[in-house]
Amino acid sequence: MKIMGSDRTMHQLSQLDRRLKLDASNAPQRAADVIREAIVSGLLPSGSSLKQTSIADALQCSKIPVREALRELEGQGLVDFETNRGFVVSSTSVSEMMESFKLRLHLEKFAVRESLPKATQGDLDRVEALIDEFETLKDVSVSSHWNLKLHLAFYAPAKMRHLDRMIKRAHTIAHRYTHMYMQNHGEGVETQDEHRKILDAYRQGEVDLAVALMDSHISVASNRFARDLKPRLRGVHEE
Amino acid sequence: MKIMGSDRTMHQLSQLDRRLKLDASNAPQRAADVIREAIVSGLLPSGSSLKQTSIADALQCSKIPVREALRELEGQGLVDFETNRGFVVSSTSVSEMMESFKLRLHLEKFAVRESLPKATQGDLDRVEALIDEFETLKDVSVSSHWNLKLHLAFYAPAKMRHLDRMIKRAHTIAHRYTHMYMQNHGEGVETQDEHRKILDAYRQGEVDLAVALMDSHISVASNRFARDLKPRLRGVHEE
DNA sequence: TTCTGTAAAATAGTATACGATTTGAAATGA
DNA sequence: TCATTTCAAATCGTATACTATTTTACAGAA
Repeated sequence: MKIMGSDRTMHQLSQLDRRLKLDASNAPQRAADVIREAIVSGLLPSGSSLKQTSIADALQCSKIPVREALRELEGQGLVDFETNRGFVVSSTSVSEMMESFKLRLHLEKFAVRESLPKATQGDLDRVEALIDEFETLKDVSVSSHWNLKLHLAFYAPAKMRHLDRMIKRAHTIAHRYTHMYMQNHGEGVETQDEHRKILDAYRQGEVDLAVALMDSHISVASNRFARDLKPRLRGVHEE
Repeated sequence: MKIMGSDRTMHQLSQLDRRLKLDASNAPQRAADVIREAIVSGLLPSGSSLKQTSIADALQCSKIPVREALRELEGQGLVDFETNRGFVVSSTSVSEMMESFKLRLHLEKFAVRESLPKATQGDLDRVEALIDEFETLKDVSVSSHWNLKLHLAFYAPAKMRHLDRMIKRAHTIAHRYTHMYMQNHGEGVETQDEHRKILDAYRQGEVDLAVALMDSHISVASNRFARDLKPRLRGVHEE
């Protein structure tokens, strides 16, 4: 079976573009953001072949910035590329889901260890402000972006840009799966409670406690997603 | 001070291209490989501005594949990009060196834990064959590529493509620094001894031992590099 | 029917060309 | 001298156009 980006899909991509309201002065970055969002949200399901001209038309630009965007997404593991055959949305699988959850957990526990000892009062006040802001904000459609932003704020004192990037990527991959869950169960009420407990551990300088809290914060959610999604993903086409 | 890719440098880039003998049918991939090698080897030092037309001339292609290559390298953290200002080789620093060493260590210890329990007899025979092949081969100019290949062979049973990619990237970043060390001290004699001990631990199913061996295998080398390079990197322009 | 082979259509890849932006250097004024 | 303005050169960003490759559709043979 071949899945192709239909006219309908491309129209929705164009709508998504308008919705995201990104900086128009940077076509490749904008295209990457739109296509990434489309893949993560399931608008472009795994196996979809990404026709450069269709996407270019939808985003009102030429193929060149589209190709650059697709290269970027290839580097993030969201699309596969083959010379002269083009780009295809990478396949989902139970094993990739489990990998992304494990990676996230492992990288973030490491990030807690690296960041906590270096966190200043000011760093932690910034995190707290973010939690407060997050709590008043009720727009669940962006909750996962906020969640990532908050987690990265915890790790910022480590000043490890490569680690940050890896965490970001693990989140993006994982989000392809958590998004499926959300669609069935509605967006979960965000557990700012847990974030505050982790912040407390940071303030007390309790590394092991903070790591343990982050561990359960991430693991509990991951296990819930995994339990629900494993049966749904099995039997689906895997490469 | 501004560093610019001189004609001389571009000529060397062109030579590097010929030396690497990459698949000519894939210009963007080829360009990325050449430029990556040039950055890691120090031919293009940090701060060098990467003029698209110069590189295109050196690699005998147009700007389009060059831009795609540079986007890829941006994703790997080797170049920085700013709209309308182009691409610049990312800066080196003691902190980035330490980060890359820590990341490598942390990711690879995790990879040992994930791969060892799943490794079959066949998997390990393949690793052993690689060690043997590696030992006879005396071409030190490719030793770091071989080393990475061998390490990834250990982790292959885990079948975690994203983890593999992250390890690869951490190696590449780290290699910018280890390469500096090599230039002063000559290429170190590769310690196949340690690889064989790790392989033994894999064969015995001794996870904790394998992790400990991998830890010291990586840490000892990292510490040696760090001790030597820290003084040399300090005072150098950092962003 | 099923299997070719072949021609047409679709798509990928990229060199070229050109407007837009930034940079560098000379000219001017303080 | 030093700062500021101006203009030319360098460079970037990408739409367009063209070639190369792949895919599709179809005709005829087995």
